[in-house]
Amino acid sequence: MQQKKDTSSSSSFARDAFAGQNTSDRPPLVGKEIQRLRQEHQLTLDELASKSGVSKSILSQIERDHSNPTLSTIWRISQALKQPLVDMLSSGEEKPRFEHLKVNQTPVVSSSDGKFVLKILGTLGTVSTLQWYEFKAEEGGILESESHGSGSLENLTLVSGKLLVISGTESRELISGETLRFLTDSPHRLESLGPEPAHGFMVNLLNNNESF
Amino acid sequence: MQQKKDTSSSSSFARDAFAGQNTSDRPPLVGKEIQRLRQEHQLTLDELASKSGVSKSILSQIERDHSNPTLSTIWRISQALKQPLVDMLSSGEEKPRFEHLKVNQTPVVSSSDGKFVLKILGTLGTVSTLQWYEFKAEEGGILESESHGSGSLENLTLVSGKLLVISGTESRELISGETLRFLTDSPHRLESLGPEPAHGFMVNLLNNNESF
DNA sequence: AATTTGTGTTCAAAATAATGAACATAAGTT
DNA sequence: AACTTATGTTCATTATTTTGAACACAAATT
Repeated sequence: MQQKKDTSSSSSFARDAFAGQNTSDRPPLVGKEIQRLRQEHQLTLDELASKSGVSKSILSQIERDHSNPTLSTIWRISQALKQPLVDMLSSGEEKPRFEHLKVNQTPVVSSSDGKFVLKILGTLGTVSTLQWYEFKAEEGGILESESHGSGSLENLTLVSGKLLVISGTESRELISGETLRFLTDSPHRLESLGPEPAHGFMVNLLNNNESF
Repeated sequence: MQQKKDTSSSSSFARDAFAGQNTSDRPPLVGKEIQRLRQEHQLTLDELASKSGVSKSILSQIERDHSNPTLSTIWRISQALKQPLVDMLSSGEEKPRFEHLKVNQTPVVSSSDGKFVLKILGTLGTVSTLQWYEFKAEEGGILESESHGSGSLENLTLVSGKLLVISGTESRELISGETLRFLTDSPHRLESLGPEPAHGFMVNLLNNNESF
């Protein structure tokens, strides 16, 4: 036992447990976020404790970042607060810098027969984190893309026409006016179905640290 | 003391620790994902242990879901594997692959006279950093906005029609097919000019917190 | 085949996260 | 003011994670 328990006050997890670590990169401090969510839900520590099954004492410590919660503990809290676990953590994580991103993950756009036309309207971030397009595709036009990296999102809005979207093993059919948001961490494919040309708008978020 | 420690073999976290819980909703089992990533990086347990600072024995147990890792432990592993912590966790979580918004589910905002209609297609960011829209405005339709905060950007693409954009003291006229990007750190206004209705897309980067 | 080397698993000990009860403090009531 | 109530913090104890060393096993080498 090389570390005596600090009995007079809290054990100061934030100071002690991570003291020897890279100061710039620490585990996300979820305390404030959890507290914010709890108060937003108008719950007391007691109430959250009974809802989540996590003892109120440890809740108190976690909120003050005096404890290093277990995965199951964070999970149970996130469940009680109806908050995706991932969101709770990412708020503590460094916010997405729109600047840094791996280069080699630039989406490969293959408009094979020219039936599918993609107009790049803009990009954001120096290495491109975000891109948006307008597309037009006559019947049978197909756009195939490689994975954009884990966590990448594609947001499609169809203004007119009919569009078949296949991502991984799943597929959806979009009709005029509908919006589809889907993960693009695997190869995916758009195909214009209807007799009238498909026309729409697409916003792509490429993989960075942003969670969803 | 309601649970005796199993000294002869592993403590079988997956069986014991969650046995009493809702079976349909469990904390994400990160084991397989971590193992996959480690092997993808061609690392042995020893190597990952030294890279991450997490002991190899606990790595072994975590990979087999025999332990309920601590936040700091998962964090250190994710750092060593250069994987956003969030991705590692969400892989275990089932996240909907598609989010399909039917026509009537797309939030719509319109000006008081109903001549300018804005369809909110999506938003991104915890505090709402990014939003994109489709808009349609008949002749004379006007959309007035307050400042979005210093450094905020608006990106307009006009598919059809004619649009007058006024931001601060400057103004521009957009015609079909053109794109305009401008700062929205002051009140601004869009006005549909042409006889034919203006139709286009808009991507807004809002500046909530820090500098940009 | 015997030895070494590499890799993952298990063991006993140590560190620490989680619990429930007791405590502190502030806000309302009588 | 004294008493209750509501809420969060601390304490002592228990349950678990984490660690480093020992172990098991397979693959490669001699």
